[in-house]
Amino acid sequence: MSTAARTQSPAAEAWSLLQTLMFDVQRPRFITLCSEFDVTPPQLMTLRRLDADTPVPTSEVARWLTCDASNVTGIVDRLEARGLVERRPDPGDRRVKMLALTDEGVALRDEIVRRLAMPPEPLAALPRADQRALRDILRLAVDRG
Amino acid sequence: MSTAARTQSPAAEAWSLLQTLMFDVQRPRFITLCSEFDVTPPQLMTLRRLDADTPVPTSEVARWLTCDASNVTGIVDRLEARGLVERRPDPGDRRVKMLALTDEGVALRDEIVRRLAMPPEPLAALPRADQRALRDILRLAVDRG
DNA sequence: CGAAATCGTTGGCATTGCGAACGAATGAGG
DNA sequence: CCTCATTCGTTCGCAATGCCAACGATTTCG
Repeated sequence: MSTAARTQSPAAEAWSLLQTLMFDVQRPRFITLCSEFDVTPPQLMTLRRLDADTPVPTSEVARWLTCDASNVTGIVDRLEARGLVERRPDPGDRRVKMLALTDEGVALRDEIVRRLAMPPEPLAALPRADQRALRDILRLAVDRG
Repeated sequence: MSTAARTQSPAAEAWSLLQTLMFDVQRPRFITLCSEFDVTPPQLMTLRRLDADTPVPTSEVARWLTCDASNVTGIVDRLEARGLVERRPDPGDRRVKMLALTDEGVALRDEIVRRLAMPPEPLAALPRADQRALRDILRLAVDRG
């Protein structure tokens, strides 16, 4: 625990711990998961949020990835080449390409999401009451943002 | 405990919320912070953990980044070219290069760590009691891992 | 109708990812 | 001591992302 975090608000301390959990614990799991499914991190982030029924424009995926739209072109190219994603025209605007998962893409996404949802050991090892408290507080925080 | 039972636990729900918080809230902040300090994500992850007083071997940084040691060469090359990091010989093993921050590196790291420690809005907006509860539970989890 | 703005793509260039191979150095077994 | 395998950091080649500038195709605004 750093001196800075200890002297600031409890939220700052909690945030520092959260970063430790994500950087030092979750990151190795995430990288391993990517190579297991033979996808790169941005490809996994894209698959994770895409769906078959509600296509989204390319620009929206660029916002998800916090990157330039030009990057999305190559990422989607490779997912499309693997038959996981397809580009559809937007009836309302012929400049726009709408992105959606194929059936195969949905199957892979479901498997990835299932694996991502498995809590890491430090969380799973918490007492049941703490798990519930953690869930309730995080739900409160996420619902506000 | 079976996989099915674990994925229905409060820990699994908390974990899903945690991922939402990190993927949707922290990631844009992290990317923005990198470009603000003119460093790449792996460069920032390296600076964040390095120190001036306790040099670490290159292989240890590779473990931090969950990547091959060959990647660290280029990353440290660029940090060294900016005067933030220096390679020192290991008295005990002449194959090993020990990595440590320069004074300038310490200054930049401190600034980065200070910015990283600022809690995002969803956490800062929580009631004080919830902030403390969150901090205590996370501390318990991290201390076990 | 014409000009400005938007969307996705392409190109060039830098950085990071991996795997294979390499010199230098260390360690183990004879 | 003297091999010989192992380890450490580096280099190389290649794929994949990252940014930026520019571009055709389209849409929107004046």
